[in-house]
Amino acid sequence: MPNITLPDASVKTYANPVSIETIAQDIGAGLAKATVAGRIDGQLADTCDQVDHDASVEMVTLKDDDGLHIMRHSCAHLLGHALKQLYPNAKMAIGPVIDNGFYYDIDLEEKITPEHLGAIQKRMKELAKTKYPVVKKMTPRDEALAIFRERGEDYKIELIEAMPDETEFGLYYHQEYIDMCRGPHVPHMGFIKAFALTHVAGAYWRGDSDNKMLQRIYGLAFADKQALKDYQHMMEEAEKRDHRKLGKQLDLFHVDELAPGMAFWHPKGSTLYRVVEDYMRQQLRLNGYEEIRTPLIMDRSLWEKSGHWDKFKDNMFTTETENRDYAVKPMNCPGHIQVYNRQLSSYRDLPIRLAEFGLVHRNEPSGTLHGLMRVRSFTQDDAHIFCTPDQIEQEVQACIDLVYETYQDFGFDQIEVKFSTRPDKRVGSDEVWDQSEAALESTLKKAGLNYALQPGEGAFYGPKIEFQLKDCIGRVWQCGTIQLDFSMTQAERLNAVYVGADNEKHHPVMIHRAILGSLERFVGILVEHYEGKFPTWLAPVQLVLASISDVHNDYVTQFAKKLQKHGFRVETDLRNEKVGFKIREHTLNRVPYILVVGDKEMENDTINVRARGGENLGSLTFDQLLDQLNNDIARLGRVD
RNA sequence: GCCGAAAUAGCACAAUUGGUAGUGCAACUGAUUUGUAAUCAGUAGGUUGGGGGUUCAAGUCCCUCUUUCGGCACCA
Repeated sequence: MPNITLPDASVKTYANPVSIETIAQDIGAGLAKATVAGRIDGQLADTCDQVDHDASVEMVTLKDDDGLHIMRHSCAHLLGHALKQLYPNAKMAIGPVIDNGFYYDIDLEEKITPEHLGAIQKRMKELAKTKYPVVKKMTPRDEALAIFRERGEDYKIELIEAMPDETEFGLYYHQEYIDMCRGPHVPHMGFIKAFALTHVAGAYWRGDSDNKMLQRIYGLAFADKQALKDYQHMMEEAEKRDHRKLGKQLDLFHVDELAPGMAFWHPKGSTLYRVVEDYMRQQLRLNGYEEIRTPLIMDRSLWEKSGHWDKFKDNMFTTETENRDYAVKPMNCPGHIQVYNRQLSSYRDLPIRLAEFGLVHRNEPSGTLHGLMRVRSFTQDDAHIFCTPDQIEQEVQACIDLVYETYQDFGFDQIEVKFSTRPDKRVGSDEVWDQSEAALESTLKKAGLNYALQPGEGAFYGPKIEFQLKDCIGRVWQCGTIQLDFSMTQAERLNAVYVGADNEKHHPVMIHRAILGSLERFVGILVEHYEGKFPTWLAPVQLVLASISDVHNDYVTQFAKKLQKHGFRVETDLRNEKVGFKIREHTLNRVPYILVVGDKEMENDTINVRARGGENLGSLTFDQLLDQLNNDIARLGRVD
C-alpha cells in the first residue's frame, strides 16, 4: 500500500506497487507526456520503475537539469544505435554526458570523418522521429555478459568485469541496439528533439595513454531546437574572441613556425604585455617583495640537486659547451635559492620575498601547444617566499589577498580555486607532505574560499592552490598558484638555512607563488576577456588623434605631443583620408578614444572626443580631456 | 607524444573529373582636402608550408617532414 507524497505535499495512495509513469498519468496527461524520469526519495528512476513503499516522488522533465542530463545521456545511446546500424563492426566503449551534450568513444577500424558525422546524424534524426520506446531490463551478470559477448562488445564486457560486486546490470533496449547503463533514460526517443554531432577526436580507452586510442564523437543536445540554436550562436560569438584570431587582427603577436610554442610580440602586444608587467611590479613594491634576475641557463648539477633533472628532464631544454651540461630553466626556484643563499639570514630577516619576471622554457608535448595559453617559452610573475613554519599562514593568506585584488583590477570576478595534493612522482617524505597539505588547506579554509580538491595534482615538491580563469569557449586555464615546499630547502637538496632564535641553523619553508602565472597566458586571457576592447589603462594605443584635413595637422601633432608628455600612448592619423574612414579603422582597432580636430576645434583650442562605442563626449579642452582620461585610467579594469 | 583534419598573396577565402593560380580587404602610386564606421583610379604582390614521387601535365593524386586546428594523454 505505497503512499506517494508529491512535491505539493499531497498524498496519493495505491493498493499495489506503482510505476512513475502511472503516478504521472494520475497527476495529469500533460505532465505524463513531459515526464522523462522520476525522483523517488531524491533518487532518480526510470518511468517504468515501480514504487513499492511510502515515498516522496517528483516528476523530472526537460526543464529540470536532471531531465536534460538524462536526455543527453539517451542521445548518446541514440548515437550508438545509429552508428551500429551504419557500422555493425563498431565496438562501443563509453558514452557519458558532458556540458551541453555528450560523447561516445568507439573502437572502429574505419576512420570517421566530418562527412560521416553528417550521415550518422541523419540516421539519428530518422530514428528519433519514430519515437521508439526505450525498454529497460535489469539483467543478471551472466546473461549480460553473454549478450555483449554475442554482440562482440568487448568494452562493455570489460566494464562489467570491472564491477565485480554488481549482480545485475541495467540494459536499455533501443530496438535492436542494446546499451548498458545505470540510467535512467528517456521512456521514448520523442524526447530527443534538438541535437547535433560536432566533431570527432581521438581519446584513449579509460583515459590511459598506454591503452588503445578510440574515436570519440562529440555531440550537443538541448531540450528544444531554439536552445540548441542559441548555444551554437553563442559559441560562434565566443570564437570571435579567440586570442589567436584577435592577436592577428590587432597586430599583437604571432607564433612562428621556426619557434613553435613561442610568441613573437609585436609593438602593440609588447606594450600590452609591458603594462601588465609594470602593474605587477607596482604590486610587488606595495607588498614587500624584492625583484631579482637569475640566469636562463644553469649547470645540470643544480637541476640534479633540486630534483628537476630526475622528475622533469623530459620537459627541459638542454645545451652543452666545453664539456659542461646545462639546462634551460623550466622554473625559477633553484636560481632564487642561489640568491637567498648569498648570505646567512636570521629568523629576524624572514620572511624574505624574492620575485622575478622569470622567463622559463618547458619542452611541452607538441600536441598541447595552443596560442598563448600553452607555450614552450613564457614569463612567470614568480616569487619565492622564504619563511618560518609559523609564518606560513599569514604569508599564504597575503598571497590569496593579492591574487583577488589583482584579478579584480583586471576585471575578473569568476575565479575557480583548486587544491592539489601529492602526486605519485614527488620528493619529500610522507610526513612532510602531511604537514604541507594540512597547512595549505587550513589557510584555504580560513580564507573562506570555495575550492575543489584535485588529488594527486600537486607539484613534485609540494601541494598547491591553483587559481583558474576561463577562456572564451569555457576552457579553464591555471593562472595564479600558491605552492608550499618543505623539500627544496633541505640539506640534501639546495640547502637554504636561517639562524633561529635558538642560534641553531634551520631550513626555511619556501612558498612558490605566481599571481598571473604566465604573462603570456594571462595576456591571452585578457584579450579574450575584453574581446580586444581593453580598458584604457591596458590599451596599447589609448588615443588616436585624427585631422580632418591637412591644415589641422600641426595642431594635431602639438596636441598629441602634450598628451605623450603626460604619459599617454598616442598615435596621430594625418593621412589624406576622410574622417569617416579614419574613425572606422580605429574603431575596428578598438582604440578607446578617437580625437578629431577640424576648424572648430582649432579655433576654440579644443579637441572633439569620441569614446569607444561611438559616444561623442563633445569638444573638450586639454585639461578637460586630461580629467576624463585620468578618471578612466584610475578605474583600471574594475567592474563597477 | 597519440588520433583525426588542415596548410593557396600581409589577412579572409576561391580555383570543375589533374589542364593558363583568382576575388575582396590591406599595401604601394596618383587624383581628391575631406566633420564621426569604407572617396576614386591605377600598380605591384605567389617555386600553392619544405622535400621527394606518379603524369605529357600536379594547388589538386601518392610518400615524407614541418607547422597549425580539434580532442586525448600531459601540464613542475
